[in-house]
Amino acid sequence: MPRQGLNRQSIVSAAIRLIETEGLHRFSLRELARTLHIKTASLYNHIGSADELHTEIGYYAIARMKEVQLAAIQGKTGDEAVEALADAYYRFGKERPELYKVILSLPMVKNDAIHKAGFDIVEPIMAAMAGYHLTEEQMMHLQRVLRSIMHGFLSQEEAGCFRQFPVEVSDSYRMAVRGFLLLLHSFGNEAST
Amino acid sequence: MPRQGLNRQSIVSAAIRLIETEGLHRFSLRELARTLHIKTASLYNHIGSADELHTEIGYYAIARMKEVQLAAIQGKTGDEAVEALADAYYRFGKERPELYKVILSLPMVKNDAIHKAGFDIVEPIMAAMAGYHLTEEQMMHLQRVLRSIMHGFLSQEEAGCFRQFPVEVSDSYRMAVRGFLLLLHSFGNEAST
DNA sequence: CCTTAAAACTAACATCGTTAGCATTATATG
DNA sequence: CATATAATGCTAACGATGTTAGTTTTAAGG
Repeated sequence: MPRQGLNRQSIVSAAIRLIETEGLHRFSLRELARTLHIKTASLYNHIGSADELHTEIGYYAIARMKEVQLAAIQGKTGDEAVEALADAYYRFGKERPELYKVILSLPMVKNDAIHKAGFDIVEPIMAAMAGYHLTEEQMMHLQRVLRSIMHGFLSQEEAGCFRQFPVEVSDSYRMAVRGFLLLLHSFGNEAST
Repeated sequence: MPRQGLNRQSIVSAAIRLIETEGLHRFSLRELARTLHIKTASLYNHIGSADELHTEIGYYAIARMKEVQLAAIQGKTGDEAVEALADAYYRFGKERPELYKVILSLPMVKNDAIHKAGFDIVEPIMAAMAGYHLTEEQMMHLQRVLRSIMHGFLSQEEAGCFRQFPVEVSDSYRMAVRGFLLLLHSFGNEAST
């Protein structure tokens, strides 16, 4: 009741903090309101819906992801860049798992805005592949391939699918990335580093 | 009240039917009960919980998946087998998307039973790679790689991540599989078909 | 100071899964 | 065939979820 300086941004921030500490699965508007010493309904003065909040958090997550990836490939080209990118992607997923889950749970179809955010994920990948002289079309395909590998790997590991066998998970990942590099090299031009 | 011949199996079947027609996202015990002309609470005479039902449906889905994959690689070896497997995986995901989502949403960690079911996913993959003379350890890694590619691709496409660019999705998938084959070949021994 | 708009509140709703307790139906047993 | 018993259905209720409507309170501006 004493009224604090709440706004949309501070609520999004609080939500992110809550998700990263308590886990996405136990996040709810109730919990969020509780941490803000507010009743649940009061949240609706600042956000339109839980879905909208979710999307907003997704934007944040994608932005952080993009940041990390761009920093990773900074000054690198060719295989080195691709490996650094894949590494950064993996580390982000491991270091901020809950935030990564938010990205995964983002329905890319809905808004145009969210569709546009998808390009933020693509951009660093395209940049990493810039060294190889590929056609536009090849890059579009290859970007999908690399994303599939990285995302697929992380989400399966997260789901616990990789505990069946006692071999090092990071080795498997490196192998996956090596496969992608082989594919990249198979397109002729510029073998790189 | 007149009491029909309901049992655990028939309820699981009805749930699967409902999920495949209406979509997983709008499935609920209420809806399920409605289609069975029963009150929601009555379901608990046959199932332990919604989670248990979910798991049960997961078993079914994995079994169908395995079936399809084994049939696909039947009589094939080497690259041909791997390609057939990847193709079957993709088609299953497209033809029974809701059932595939059930597999994805299965928390592989929980039960031992569900952990065991994970091997049903691995088995056809191992079988497809049998032609290449790989060590046990290599197969464990490579199985993870292929699963990452297939699952990652399907789930990103499902999420709408691939609509950014106007290039054929199936071409991207074939390219991804080709990358995996290159990786496979890089382990020396037996180039196959 | 007093009006007004923003931000909090209370109360209610529908939906979700779930449990407890009661009624009924089918089945098996004497 | 009758009756005890277990299986299956029902109703009623809970707490949690997101959400809306209507009301009060706080802060800011004229």
